[in-house]
Amino acid sequence: MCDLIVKGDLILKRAEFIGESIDFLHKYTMKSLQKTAEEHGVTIPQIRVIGDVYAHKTVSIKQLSQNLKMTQSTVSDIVDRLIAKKLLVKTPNQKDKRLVDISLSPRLAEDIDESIAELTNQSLVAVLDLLDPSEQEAVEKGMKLLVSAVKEKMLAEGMDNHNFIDILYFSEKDKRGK
Amino acid sequence: MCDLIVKGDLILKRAEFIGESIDFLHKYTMKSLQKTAEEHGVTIPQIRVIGDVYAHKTVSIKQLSQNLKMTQSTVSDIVDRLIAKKLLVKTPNQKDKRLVDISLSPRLAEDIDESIAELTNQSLVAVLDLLDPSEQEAVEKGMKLLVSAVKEKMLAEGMDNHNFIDILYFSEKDKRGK
DNA sequence: ACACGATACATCGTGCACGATTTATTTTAT
DNA sequence: ATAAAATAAATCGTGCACGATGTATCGTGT
Repeated sequence: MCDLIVKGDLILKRAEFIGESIDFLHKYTMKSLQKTAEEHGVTIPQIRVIGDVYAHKTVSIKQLSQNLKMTQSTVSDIVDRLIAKKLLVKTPNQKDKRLVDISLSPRLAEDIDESIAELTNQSLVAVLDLLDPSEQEAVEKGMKLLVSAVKEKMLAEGMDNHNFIDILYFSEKDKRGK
Repeated sequence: MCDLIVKGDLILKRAEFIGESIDFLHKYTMKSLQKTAEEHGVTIPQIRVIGDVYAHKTVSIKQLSQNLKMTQSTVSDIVDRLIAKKLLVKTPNQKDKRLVDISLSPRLAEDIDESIAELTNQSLVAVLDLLDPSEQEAVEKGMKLLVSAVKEKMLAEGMDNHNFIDILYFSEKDKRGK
């Protein structure tokens, strides 16, 4: 009402902006990848799964869910659809019959295009290219700060972070003991 | 393999890190809000809708979809569920019979808790509080850079941004002319 | 007055995403 | 060796999210 603004208000505005930004960036990356993906007749999550199977040659549902940070049920669903599309095959593991070995279908293993496996952040590369190095560093620095603050809070409030928080720990140069 | 790293590789690493960060932050904000939300027996998108209805007293589906950056069908679904929960009511607009007036149900309008409408980025405020002002600024700066780069790219490739890109234009101090 | 395009909303189909539960198998503790 | 705990997948139910399509209603142009 008057132009005396409390300190809390600034933080609130910042939080709002950052919240919207996260949402915006998330939607953008999804939408952007989606176009590339659907040229191949698949979706983004499907490409991510394929990429991980490709990288590991053979994986279990559990491993996929850890690598891609999705629940097992989600992964299970996606894998099913990819099998229906004849892009993946599922064979029971001999060592441990609870496990299931997921691998590329012979057909896909041939013309894997190499690109399909790694186009995951194709669009973000192009975006970063629009910024000069110092700006890119500013972006990265901001992200790191925010992410580490979020992780701190998650730990503080004991947020169940089973296979969730452990993602970005490598990005820092220092990876000294937990 | 050797430690001579091409420039492109750095950008690629950055893109990967930023991509994962966006995903991480998105999941975190979702998860974090969800806890607060489900204490009230609703979901995050539902709270967002309620918040917007509360703020505008009466809105159409179209308006909601613009404010919340969701498609009309998504909003329509959510509103339906909220009506089923007796939290919203729907009355046909008299001026224009194509429109539908969405408003809070009398019951909800009473104990609207005031908090429920504005807890949207509650958790991010707490996160920012863990950073000192200069760090917060760094985060904000990084976000702004990234967001504006993304917007630039979207415009460049004529990405259909009907009610999608216009979001974060206000965050800057300059808001001159539409 | 009437046809035509635009608009607002609802509906349908698909896929993602998660939690909860179930089933089969392995591991462990006794 | 057997019961009990633990683990890996699958399955079910719910909700979000979107595009495509259908259905009224409104506005215009002629």
